[in-house]
Amino acid sequence: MRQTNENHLTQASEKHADWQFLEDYDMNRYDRPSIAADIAVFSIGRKMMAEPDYRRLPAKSLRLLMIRRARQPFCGEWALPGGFMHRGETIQETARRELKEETGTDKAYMELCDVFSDSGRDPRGWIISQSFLAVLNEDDLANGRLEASGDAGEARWFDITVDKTSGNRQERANQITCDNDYRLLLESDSISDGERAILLRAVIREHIVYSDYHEIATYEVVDSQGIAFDHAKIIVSVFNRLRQMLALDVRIAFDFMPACFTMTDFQEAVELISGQAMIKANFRRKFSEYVTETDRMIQNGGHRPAKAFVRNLDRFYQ
Amino acid sequence: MRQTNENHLTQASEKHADWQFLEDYDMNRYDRPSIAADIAVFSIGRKMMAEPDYRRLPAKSLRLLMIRRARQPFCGEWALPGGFMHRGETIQETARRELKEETGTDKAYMELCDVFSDSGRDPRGWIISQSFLAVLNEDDLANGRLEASGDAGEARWFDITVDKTSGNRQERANQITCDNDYRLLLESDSISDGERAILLRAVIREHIVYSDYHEIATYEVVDSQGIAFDHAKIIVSVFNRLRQMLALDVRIAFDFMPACFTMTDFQEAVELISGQAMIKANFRRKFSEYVTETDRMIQNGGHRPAKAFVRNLDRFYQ
DNA sequence: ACAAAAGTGTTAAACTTACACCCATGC
DNA sequence: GCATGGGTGTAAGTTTAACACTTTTGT
Repeated sequence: MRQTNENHLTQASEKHADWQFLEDYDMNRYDRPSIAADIAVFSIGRKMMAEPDYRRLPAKSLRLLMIRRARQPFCGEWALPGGFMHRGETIQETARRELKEETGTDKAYMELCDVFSDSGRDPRGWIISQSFLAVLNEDDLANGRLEASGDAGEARWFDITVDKTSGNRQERANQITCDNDYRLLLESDSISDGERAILLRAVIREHIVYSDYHEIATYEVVDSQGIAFDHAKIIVSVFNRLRQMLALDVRIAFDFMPACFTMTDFQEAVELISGQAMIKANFRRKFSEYVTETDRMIQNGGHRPAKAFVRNLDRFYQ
Repeated sequence: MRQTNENHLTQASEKHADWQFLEDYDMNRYDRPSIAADIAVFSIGRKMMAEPDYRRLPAKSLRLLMIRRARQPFCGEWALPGGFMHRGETIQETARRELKEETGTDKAYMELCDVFSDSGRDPRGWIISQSFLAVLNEDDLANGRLEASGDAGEARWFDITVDKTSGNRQERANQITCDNDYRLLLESDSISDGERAILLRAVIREHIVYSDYHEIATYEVVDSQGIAFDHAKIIVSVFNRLRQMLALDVRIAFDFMPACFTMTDFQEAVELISGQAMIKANFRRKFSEYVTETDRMIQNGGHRPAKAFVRNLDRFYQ
């Protein structure tokens, strides 16, 4: 007992010269769960055009990284990148290690979002998932091995679409209930090398109870086609978080951008994430404080070249 | 092996008729942590005035609930309410169960904030803490057994103050570093029954690294007097979250309010949480949409009685 | 020439901010 | 009367939102 704990001594515990208390607490008396980090990695990708136009800019899309499972359970289905927490690392370190393993880079914005701990969410046993949001920009994407090695391997980018398909609201004495259905669509065209297109879909129900002046939201997987575990639910949850973050602070949009970009690039990123179009003149005025003009120009096709901008770091730190 | 897993079968796993895959994954092969929920419970309390004035309204303060530890480690020091996750419950259910055990009520706004998983954060072994923010309002506080039983027991409210004492910023090639020191003060006057006042203090350092266009913030306990484990760090982290939430959406302030309140009550709540004073006329205009006037009046002292307001639930659900 | 994108100007409406002022109450 | 909080009005400044217009490029 005493020995098993001794290898975990730290500065925090040095003040407890008397180790008697350890006998009060037997770590093995209780059942313990496994902890996993599941990461929703987003990026913005260019879409291939069926009929290329020398004038037109390539269309872009918001993409999510998924991994095809090579073993049971859910063998052959697609899951979020992730893995189990090891002793001696924090859950954030777990997430970064897994991201590096799957993408070849760990230079990404990354943030813990939520915890999924329903019993029965994983058929292998008691496994708790800590969900992360990660954002890869074009530069880091190119340096990673994902884009480089074009192998028809396990990892693949999917265009993501989340639509609210229905919402109804019920009022009863002092209690308001709200059910919202979201349709999640993941599409991988993969025109290259004759790979076939893949379409994953799911329906997630958001159940909000508002009573006694506080609200509780829960998510439920109504239908999941080709998406492993409860990951469809995690995806929608992290995606909603991303949208919410953007609405409160544009800075998250810069994590999708390379070091050097045009204002149109930047506006497209914000529009793709938020799902809302903005008026160009207003957009530039509103966010001009976040960027610095350079003397470089970026030529994109049969039209006027655009000024290149970089982040204005002074504005990023208040 | 097969048997041990069979009791965790769920609807999600029914589609896997073939249980062979379980042999690939042995849950006991890996070391697993214990999971705890630690809850920062906030409320607003009235302060006793030394020299009562028939005119003046009682001063108020933002308070945090702490529990005195009755056993090692950190015996006698103060810790956040909380406890270990049991099998079969979600971490949210753990938090609500613990809240009910400590306060007698589970009617509280409650939200998961962050995860603290540094190895060595708990001398008992590998223990991960999921931190929660909880808010109790005056009505639910009165119904709970905390306020009712005035026993000099384990639980106690502390006035909380968090100040930024210093901040410095360094710029080097493509990397900006920022260190902020926060001083946390927890004061319990407890004029009643001749209990003695208690003062807990801590210094927390926030370390922000901003490089390659994304920022990483880490917290460190520099000094902790009377506060158990790394809870000083958790308190500052949840407190910052509460402030941030309020800045983005006032609705969190309503979770501090009873069903019926005056606009001055409400403004005081917002000011206590944000730490910033507002001009009365502007405050009322800005937040009038969230409240509904009633025909009741609230008489508070030697001055004009105030209109009583209730929440405008229509506005709460967009 | 012309289509596509780059970039700027003008205006009304909405919201924020600061300040000034009057009202009702208990002692 | 008077201190204290309750409650409203007004005007300047800022931000948002919609729309119209000019510029530059490759074919």
